[in-house]
Amino acid sequence: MKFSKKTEYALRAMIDLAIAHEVGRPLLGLSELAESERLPVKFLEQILKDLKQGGFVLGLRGKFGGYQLAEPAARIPVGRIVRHMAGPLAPIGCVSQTAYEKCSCPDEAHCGLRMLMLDVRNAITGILDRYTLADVVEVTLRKMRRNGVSLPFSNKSARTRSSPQRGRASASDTIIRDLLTDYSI
Amino acid sequence: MKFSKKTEYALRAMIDLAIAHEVGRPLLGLSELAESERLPVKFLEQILKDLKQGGFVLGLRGKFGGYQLAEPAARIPVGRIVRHMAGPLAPIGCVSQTAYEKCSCPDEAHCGLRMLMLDVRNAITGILDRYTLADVVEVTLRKMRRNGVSLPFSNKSARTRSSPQRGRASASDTIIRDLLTDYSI
DNA sequence: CTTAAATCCTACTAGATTAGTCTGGATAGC
DNA sequence: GCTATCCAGACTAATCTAGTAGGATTTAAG
Repeated sequence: MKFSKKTEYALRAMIDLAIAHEVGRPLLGLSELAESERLPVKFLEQILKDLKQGGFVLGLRGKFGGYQLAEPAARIPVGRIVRHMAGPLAPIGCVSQTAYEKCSCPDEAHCGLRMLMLDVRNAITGILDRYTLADVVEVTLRKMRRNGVSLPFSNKSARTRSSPQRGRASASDTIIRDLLTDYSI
Repeated sequence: MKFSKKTEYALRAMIDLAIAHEVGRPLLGLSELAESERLPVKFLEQILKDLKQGGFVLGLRGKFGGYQLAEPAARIPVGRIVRHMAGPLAPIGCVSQTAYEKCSCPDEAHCGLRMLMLDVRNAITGILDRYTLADVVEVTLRKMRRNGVSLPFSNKSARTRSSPQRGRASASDTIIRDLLTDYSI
């Protein structure tokens, strides 16, 4: 049930881009991103290309180029990224809502495995489709501030060509607030 | 996030064995099992071997041989089977309780992805570690009876060498009752 | 003792996926 | 024109996937 590294790195990159945007740096260079997450540069480049083709990020070429989110973080549920990188979230094909596949069992209506796995699927999508990048960023930044950790992407020499768009759209989706507040990590 | 066919087939085989046991047929032949679930016989054989090595089933050789559960179904949580066949349930290594792996990110304590995936992991294990084969069987049989479907493995010519052990241990773990009762499949 | 029915065991395979690396081209700023 | 950056594709070694094939061994029955 583990994600591939590609999927994991894609998520980390997207979260980083969202954090950077929130902190006033909408554009991040590939090497900056790779360094921040400590990922192999060329592999990450491949992943960013994939994310670009999926419409998740925009790439700006040339000197002082980089990547930025193609949409506001609040409109990107994590599940959308996962589905793009890893395919359907359901553990078996016959419980997938977005990519149903008939299974070989003789009677789907009375299949115990199916009933159980439908539960699992719903648990997974209930989290990944509800929480957006903005939610993840909010929780992360709050925790960092509370613990006095210096925020990433803040005091580095801000590069030019940053679209001036700032100020988040008033936390529309804050179900997460009570859930993720106090994880003891 | 999909299971491999091997994992899926293993689960279906285990559930079938548990149902058969509940219905008075503790021992199932490989071909019988394969036919019931409509799986490739030789592939299933490999899987049963794997399950045997994991201590989940016992194999009886020779004529009228077959496979049976090595433990009572109520003592086999589904998650144990999945972990044996597919490895850890956690979507990323750094949130696995049973197979933790340090990740390359600079600060695990303030990693938004980690917090989110811990949620996912807990949702998955909360289901798969709580529900046993016996729970799955109970739900399946109840639904079959309610819908007037004929039970599998019932009126076939019972083969010899069946351990006479019958009568289940009074449904110890029935949290599932309210959850899985009325899925509209 | 022989045979049939079954599990047990090992090896093999074609194709896909994984986790990357390498090389070069296009573009934008100075 | 130089340089930093993204863009695009090919390449690879290792592993995984979903099986298939063939024979050895064990047991029940005639």
